[in-house]
Amino acid sequence: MSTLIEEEIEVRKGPWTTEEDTLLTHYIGRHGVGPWNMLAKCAGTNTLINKLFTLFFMFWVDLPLTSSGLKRSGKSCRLRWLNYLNPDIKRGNLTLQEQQLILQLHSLWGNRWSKIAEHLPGRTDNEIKNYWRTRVQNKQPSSSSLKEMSSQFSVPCQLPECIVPSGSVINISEQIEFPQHETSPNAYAHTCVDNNNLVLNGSYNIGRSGQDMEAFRLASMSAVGEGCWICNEMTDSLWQCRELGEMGN
DNA sequence: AACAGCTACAACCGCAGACTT
DNA sequence: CAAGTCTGCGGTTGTAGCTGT
Repeated sequence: MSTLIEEEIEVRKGPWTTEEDTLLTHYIGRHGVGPWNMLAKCAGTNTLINKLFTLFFMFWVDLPLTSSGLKRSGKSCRLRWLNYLNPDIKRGNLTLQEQQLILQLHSLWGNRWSKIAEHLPGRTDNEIKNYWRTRVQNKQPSSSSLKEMSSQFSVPCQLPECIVPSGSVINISEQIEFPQHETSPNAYAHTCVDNNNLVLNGSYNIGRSGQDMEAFRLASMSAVGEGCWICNEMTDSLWQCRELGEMGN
């Protein structure tokens, strides 16, 4: 037998249920985002006052009083909203332009995912982080000979202006910071700012990590026009080298 | 069909900075 | 000014689904 007061504090973890999503969406629809801890205080605690507060809260958001309520931490609520429930979130795969933009901005700022996400409307920092880790960082050339060979290259390239999918030009002239190499020490992109538009104008130093190779590949795909320092033959040769190296394993 | 390995994604955790008391 | 709280960020983990053997 348990009373309201005797119930243990339980904060749910793991996948969110439809009911929880509904509750959170209702709340935010009415009151806007945050304060996140208010949600946590409304549900999941064990005092009588808080239980009454929970009942009041659920009445307030027009949910049936029989609902079990949210028993999530404020952080969990915030994360769920920002990464999943927010209607502004764009679904589906990243476009080629978005992938190029991520690579360009990552070469500038390193693992500043939230900062990168600011320039990709509808994409979350979590999504970008996952993209980088699963599709860029993990694609490492494993052949030692290839690594040795690839380390010889320092390929200059000029990347086009950063254009976000909506077509507007990014203005980050006031946010330029020099690259942080602690997380991708071999990827360099020198920058210059022209008419407040970001122009990457430097080199990718193709080093010993797969992320650099991937960065190089995508960067070379985006290097178009007269300012391109990379010829297609060179790009193809490098990727043939990589494929050969992988076949050799 | 069964299993193992891989991939993509959702979610949690710890930390740090901002803010409040 | 110190302590406590809140919020946001980046790293990491867990797992469902897919693919190859």
